[in-house]
Amino acid sequence: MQHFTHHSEENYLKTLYKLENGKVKKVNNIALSKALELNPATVLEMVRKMAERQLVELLADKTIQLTDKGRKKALQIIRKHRLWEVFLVDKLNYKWNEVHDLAEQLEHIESDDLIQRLEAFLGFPSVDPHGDPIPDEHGKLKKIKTQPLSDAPIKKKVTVASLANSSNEFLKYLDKAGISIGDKLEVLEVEAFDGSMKVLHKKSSITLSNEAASNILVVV
Amino acid sequence: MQHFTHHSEENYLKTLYKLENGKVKKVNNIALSKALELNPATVLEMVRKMAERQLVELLADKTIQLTDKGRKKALQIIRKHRLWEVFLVDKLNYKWNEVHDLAEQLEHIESDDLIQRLEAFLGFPSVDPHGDPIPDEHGKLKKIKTQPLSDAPIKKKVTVASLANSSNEFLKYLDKAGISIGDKLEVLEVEAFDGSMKVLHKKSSITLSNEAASNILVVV
DNA sequence: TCATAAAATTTGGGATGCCAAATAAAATAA
DNA sequence: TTATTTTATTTGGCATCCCAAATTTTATGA
Ligand SMILES: [Mn+2]
Ligand SMILES: [Mn+2]
Ligand SMILES: [Mn+2]
Ligand SMILES: [Mn+2]
Repeated sequence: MQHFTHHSEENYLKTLYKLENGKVKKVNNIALSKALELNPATVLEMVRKMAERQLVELLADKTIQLTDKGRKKALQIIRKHRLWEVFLVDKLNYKWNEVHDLAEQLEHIESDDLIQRLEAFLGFPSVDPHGDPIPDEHGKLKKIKTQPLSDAPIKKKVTVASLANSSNEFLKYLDKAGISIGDKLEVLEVEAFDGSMKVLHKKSSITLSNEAASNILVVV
Repeated sequence: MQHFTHHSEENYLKTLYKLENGKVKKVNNIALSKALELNPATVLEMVRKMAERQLVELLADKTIQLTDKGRKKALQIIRKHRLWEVFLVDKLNYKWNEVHDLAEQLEHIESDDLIQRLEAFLGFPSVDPHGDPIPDEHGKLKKIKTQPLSDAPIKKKVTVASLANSSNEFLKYLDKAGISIGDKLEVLEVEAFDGSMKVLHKKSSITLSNEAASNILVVV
């Protein structure tokens, strides 16, 4: 009856992947500890075990780096996480800001077959409810070239593709503003003073702070 | 990032519930150990912890008994297990003999809200794919009065309601025979020698051993 | 360079769950 | 009633993850 082994390891892999593909390329023990909200001693111990299992490498300069094997595993977890998020939103009518914690649990269910069937049941979605791409069964991930709305050309129709920040607060903020993935926007005017902008959205003009606009990723 | 605490405890509760409501009412350490496929030392240790948590009682004669609190928890796990089984069969097209191990994992996902939504999504099923009733959110379980097909009246139309044995072997056997939950049967003739019987099923006569017939539970 | 701050590492524990082997107690059979 | 078997319990360990509190190493800035 016992399974769920190395459950924790999966969280390390996923977090490491996200850090490596985020702003900082070099991930040290402190950064990983903070991201995982765990004690550095704990993380160091685990990273060493994962190095033995060939999932990460500990470089000479103390950088913790995913191996190909580790990256592949990380992408499988991310795939599962995002597919479950689609399930929760599309089938169980959760809102996009409510699904993260549940997906954190569901992503650890062990079965490749289950996830293939789930993917088919959901109609092979290409992105999750937050606009993040879903890796295929081989871990291949198609990256969409997006730019922050704050950098978008003026008077050009753009489409909301994903978010630079998926915090609960920001998701709720966007909900209140009525903005969701796939929406069309058009920057009407940028305020030189604070970078805030007037944007055309569903035929009405709304004002977004620079902070908000820089976290909305769009494709032209 | 959760750690599925007391994940194991849930398996103990469920197994204990099933034993208490099975053939033997008195469950001792050996019986529970065998059912869980764990070492008796392990089980004794855990049972003591669960007694501290008021989930079980250790009677003077060494019987291990669920408390009301423990039974309630057990029924919640069973509810989750069975709802996930319905999901797997109805939505992901699994066969009834393929879902058990997956449900063993899914039943531990922690969220009351999720399970309420799943139940609604599935259309409030009353039984799981094996004909076993699904407890309601309060743990109430409506028992269906069934009898083994081997005890059914002759020449009377009966309906397959559930199974006394849900082993993979038996499920596959029934699949081959084309028998599933909800099917109508009629005992045509019982062989006095070995208790085997000729049964009318979907307009054709089939022969079932006494062993098979006694594991098929029907309602008249 | 030298003091200080930050990061890495070591050490000693803790909780949850699990096992094997030894022993004690109870039940059963001869 | 004894001998044998079964069941219960104790003991010492192991694996996985986690923490706090040193201590050591490394980086940084004055
Ligand atoms: Mn998420
Ligand atoms: Mn997401
Ligand atoms: Mn089952
Ligand atoms: Mn079932």
